Amino acid sequence: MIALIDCNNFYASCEQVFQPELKGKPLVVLSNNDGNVIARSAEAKKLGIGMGVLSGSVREFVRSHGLQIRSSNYALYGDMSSRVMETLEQLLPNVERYSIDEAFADVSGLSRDRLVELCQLVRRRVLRHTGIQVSIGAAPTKTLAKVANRLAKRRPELAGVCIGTEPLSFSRALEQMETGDVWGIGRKISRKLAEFGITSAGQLRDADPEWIKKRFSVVLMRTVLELRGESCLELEEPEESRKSLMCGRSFGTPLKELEDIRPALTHFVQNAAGRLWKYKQAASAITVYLSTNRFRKNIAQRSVSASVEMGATDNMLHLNAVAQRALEKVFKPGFEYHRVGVLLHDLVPVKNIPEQLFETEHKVSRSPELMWAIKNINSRFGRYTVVSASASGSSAWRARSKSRSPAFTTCWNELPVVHA
DNA sequence: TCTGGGGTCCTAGGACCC
DNA sequence: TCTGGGGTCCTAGGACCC
Repeated sequence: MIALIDCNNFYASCEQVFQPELKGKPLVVLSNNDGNVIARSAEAKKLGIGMGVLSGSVREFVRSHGLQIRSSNYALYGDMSSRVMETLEQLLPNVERYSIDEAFADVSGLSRDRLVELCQLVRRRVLRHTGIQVSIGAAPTKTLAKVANRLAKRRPELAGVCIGTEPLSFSRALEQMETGDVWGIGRKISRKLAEFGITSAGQLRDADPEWIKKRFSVVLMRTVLELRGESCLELEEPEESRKSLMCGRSFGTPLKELEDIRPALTHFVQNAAGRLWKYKQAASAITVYLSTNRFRKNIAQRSVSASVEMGATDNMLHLNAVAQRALEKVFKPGFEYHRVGVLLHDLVPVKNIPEQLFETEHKVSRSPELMWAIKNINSRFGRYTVVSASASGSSAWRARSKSRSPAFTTCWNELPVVHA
């Protein structure tokens, strides 16, 4: 049996934990640059505000229904996520952190009653530790656990926990579910399935797996088997083997000059390097991408990237130098650029970095002592205390973020104040 | 006005080899 | 007129997820 633990309206809930005045109110959280809606409280969903809609289109609700709006605050969400996950790990063996607000866990070998008890305990404990509500679905496979979780969320009488020990337990639910709502099936595939007359999850479960494999892919075949209760997707081992790492963002305002884009790229490289250190990995290849705003049809479009291979390194300054050269290579004047980013790939654990033939070069390209110093200074005095010189300069790239709440849990200066 | 950011996995097809 | 065939490796891009 596999359980899926999912935080309810995660970003909105994080905001509400530290701003209790938001509780019970319609609330939306906006994307980077305050562009569109990426999270909604239950009350906002009830108003009919869709996922991903433009922020401009919800302004009317501010006046008519007292809709509250917040810019996204990833420092807060990331930290709250760790707290939720740590609590789960205290109570459950083999927790797989699947996303910022979801985790799978192995809950085999328990009777149905014991399982219900355990799930309710998890819910209470997470709520007490973090203030976040979670829903839990448990079933013989990951895909069915997703279905169970959906039911746990939609049926109040289940009190947030839905357990289906047999594949057949889900028959009715699958018949009422569209294929596009099944985990792993997106727009394209559900449209193609419909061409063959398969529109419900129940029909998909009953399709011939071999035919599905031939017409679609082995991926979809696995989904069919999982819907039948045959497990094809195992719990994954924790971290270790992250393969790539990305950091990039769209600008607060279009940028035309190379020198205005550099500081942004430096910032992203630095951020990426920090995460590299955290997981004790090094990158053997780097890709820089640069693009204009594809939604603005009336301007000249350009979307380019450049990749460079190198000896595995986690040296921020070296990564930045390589990234800046790649940026120079792809930059061409005459465009209004809207986004830049860096992708570190071919990651290897630092302990596996092969010895270099020329030791001196190796030393220069890694300089662990220098990185250690930077890391320590920054963790003590603030994340961007020591930066590459190329980070200075124009900060025009910084995103608009009009209504960001404080970093309540990760910054001394922004801790909530309790009046006793 | 505003149009997210960070990932994974799989497949097709080209290059290359013998 | 004929113009191998089978294998591997790599990359780009598609599809999906939250």
